[in-house]
Amino acid sequence: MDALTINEAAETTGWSPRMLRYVERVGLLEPKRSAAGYRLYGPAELQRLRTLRELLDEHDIGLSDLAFALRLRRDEELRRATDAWFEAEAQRPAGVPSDDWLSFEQHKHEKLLAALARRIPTPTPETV
Amino acid sequence: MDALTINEAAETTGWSPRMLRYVERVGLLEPKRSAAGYRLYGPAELQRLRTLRELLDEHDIGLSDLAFALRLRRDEELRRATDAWFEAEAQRPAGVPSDDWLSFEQHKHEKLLAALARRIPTPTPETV
DNA sequence: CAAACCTTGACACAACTCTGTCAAGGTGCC
DNA sequence: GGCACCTTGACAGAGTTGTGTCAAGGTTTG
Repeated sequence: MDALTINEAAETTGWSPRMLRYVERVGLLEPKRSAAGYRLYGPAELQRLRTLRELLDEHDIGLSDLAFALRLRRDEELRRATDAWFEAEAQRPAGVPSDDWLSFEQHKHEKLLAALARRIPTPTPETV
Repeated sequence: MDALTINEAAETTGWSPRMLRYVERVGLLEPKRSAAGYRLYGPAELQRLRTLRELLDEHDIGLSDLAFALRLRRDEELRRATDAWFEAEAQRPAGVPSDDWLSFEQHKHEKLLAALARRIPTPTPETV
């Protein structure tokens, strides 16, 4: 059974046991548990933990940033709202009079929603 | 000319002048400047500021979260790296032996890159 | 059964986020 | 020219993130 307990996993990934629990707490990586509740890290989790460290170090980002990115992929409405906000860059077309601003925005939202609807609902890549 | 100075903008958007400067500092909204360096908020900026407050309040997120979302859309490499990490959910297909894990990952990266290349490089929605 | 693990919970502390306020100095306008 | 505004910079304080350490108690196994 190739699954390590938290201290062993810490050893081979460079994270501290404390941080492995923290990474789990912020929702980024939740290992399986033994019957008694021990955390069990498989090869996939170990690889992911190493990659995670690289990701954080190379781009100078924090766990909270990744946690937000996770929220973005999980919460459809949040993603729509933030996308809409960024899309509404302050480059309102010169020809559009101020009064039409709102309807202009509305139109943009419609386009965004249409684009979202076109996406595959959920890939669910079943274990082959 | 419909452009407000920082205190006026604060008045009509509900942000404090201090926070308007902070929002600018984290890169989320940079108003134009007068010749003397005064911040000038146009109608578009004012609307964006109100929408920003809504966005933060309704989803209980912070400016730093939005700042990271901005990094994600600006920094192609960062987006690729985070997407790749999330894509590599710990559901490694059972059939793949451990030794092939790395090449499996590599393959996934290739697919991701191909998907990215297929995208429109930059929408650049020219002023109609 | 005792040693060496594991669990959760808590205290602690540096660094950062968010927000206010105040100081020193430039700008606009009557 | 003076008052009301703007600028940047700094100090400050509450709250969050990231991290260590320690305590009280369950698990595994020689």
